[in-house]
Amino acid sequence: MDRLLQGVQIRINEKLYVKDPESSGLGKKIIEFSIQLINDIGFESFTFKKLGVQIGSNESSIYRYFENKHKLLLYLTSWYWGWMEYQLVFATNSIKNPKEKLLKAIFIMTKTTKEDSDFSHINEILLNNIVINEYSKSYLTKEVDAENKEGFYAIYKRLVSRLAEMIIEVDASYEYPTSLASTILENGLHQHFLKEHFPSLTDCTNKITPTQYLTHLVFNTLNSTTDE
Amino acid sequence: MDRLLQGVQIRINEKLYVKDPESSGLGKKIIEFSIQLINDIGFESFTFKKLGVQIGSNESSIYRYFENKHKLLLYLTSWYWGWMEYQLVFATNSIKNPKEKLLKAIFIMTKTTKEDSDFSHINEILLNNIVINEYSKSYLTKEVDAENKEGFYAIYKRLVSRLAEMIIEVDASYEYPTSLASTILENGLHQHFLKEHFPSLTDCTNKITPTQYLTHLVFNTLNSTTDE
DNA sequence: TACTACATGATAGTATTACTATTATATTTG
DNA sequence: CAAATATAATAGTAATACTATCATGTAGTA
Repeated sequence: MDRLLQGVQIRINEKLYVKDPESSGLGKKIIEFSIQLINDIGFESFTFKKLGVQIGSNESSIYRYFENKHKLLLYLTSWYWGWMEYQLVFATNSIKNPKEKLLKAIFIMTKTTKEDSDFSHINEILLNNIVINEYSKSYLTKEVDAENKEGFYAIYKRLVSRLAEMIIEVDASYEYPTSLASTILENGLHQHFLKEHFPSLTDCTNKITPTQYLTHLVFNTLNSTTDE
Repeated sequence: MDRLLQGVQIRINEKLYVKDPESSGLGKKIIEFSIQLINDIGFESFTFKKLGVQIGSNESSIYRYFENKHKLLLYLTSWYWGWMEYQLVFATNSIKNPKEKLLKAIFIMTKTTKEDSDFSHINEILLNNIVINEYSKSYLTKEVDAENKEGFYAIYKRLVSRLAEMIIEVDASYEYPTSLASTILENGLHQHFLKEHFPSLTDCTNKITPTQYLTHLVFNTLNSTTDE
């Protein structure tokens, strides 16, 4: 990625914030330190008061940027998926061969984030961790349908749809391209979680990555001759 | 299942409760109505106070059974997985053919619960819903490693391991049996959730079940000739 | 019948959370 | 420099997630 992203900004649904955090120093600080704090203590224990202490700012000031911590989580995870989408499009755009393209896509969507460079105030490694540990909580709520209507999950949905298209390019006869796409994204996160906390529930280790598992799964499923 | 389960009791880790809810009328009421209430208002909004109102009992009495609502959720989901394990073992025990056995196992683990009959005070249909919507929250916490050590996820882990063994029986050369087993369980729940709230993210509908999708996925992956 | 054990209920109290509202003080901009 | 705007400080509220204490009811025993 390097310096390529200069000038690139990830566009987030405006209803997720009261005031755009990208528009001020305090806003950027809120993003930067909320990532650190959520990563440190977990989303349940995270409060705006604690965040205020961390950044030497008042709780009430944070409320001027985000209505509540749920919206902040949606903001952060939307940003993450937007960043993923950018990487996906950028890296696969020039690839003509459908299999190669899908292979690359799976790699990008399921790899561990190792570098933190592109956006000064966002630590992508920590954010990747947050998505693994907290993303489900953003939609496993009673408000999910209303929030879905507001477009809060739009980026993620676009990502799944892009992936599904690539799957179809490889095998137009495959009956479950969308489910498979959502499985890649969701189970990718899950295998990373298992690797960390339930090693007995996964074959993924430091040597065997979720990427390898899911790549194998996808390519053995597509264009397969077996029918059962 | 019918009357077969009479006398069968699902054994739950004793550290999950202060006093065994199966040991008294109030305890059973707590289980029965907590399932209803969590299903109605969601785990976040659920409190012991509200539950107390529902069952005409005092908040403090509920605390004599469960330390907090997190432990109660672990109790309920452990019960669910124990019940699944019972069904799995019962239904697959007599099947000799490995493929047939795995087929049956996937069916049992990923189907929608439609009947509520076996345990008078536990509504299995609602509990299935709770597991779909809330199970992740029971392990996506900062305490997961400590609680895992306490054995709070033992039943689920045993289930995954049973499934993995069945996968190996079908294809001993397959490299990711445990990951695939955990994918069946976890993504099974997820596809049910998507079907309900994000139909554009899945191919599953009222006609096409998560069972069909996952069965297809598993059997096309195992004993596949492709290698990529 | 009376005694005791134990389960449950009622009440009170605490620290924290998740805010809202108001007022004061900086800082930026025209 | 004044006005507008951003941020900080303070206070307050209802709800949450408990803990502690004491009262009451009930079931079994002597």
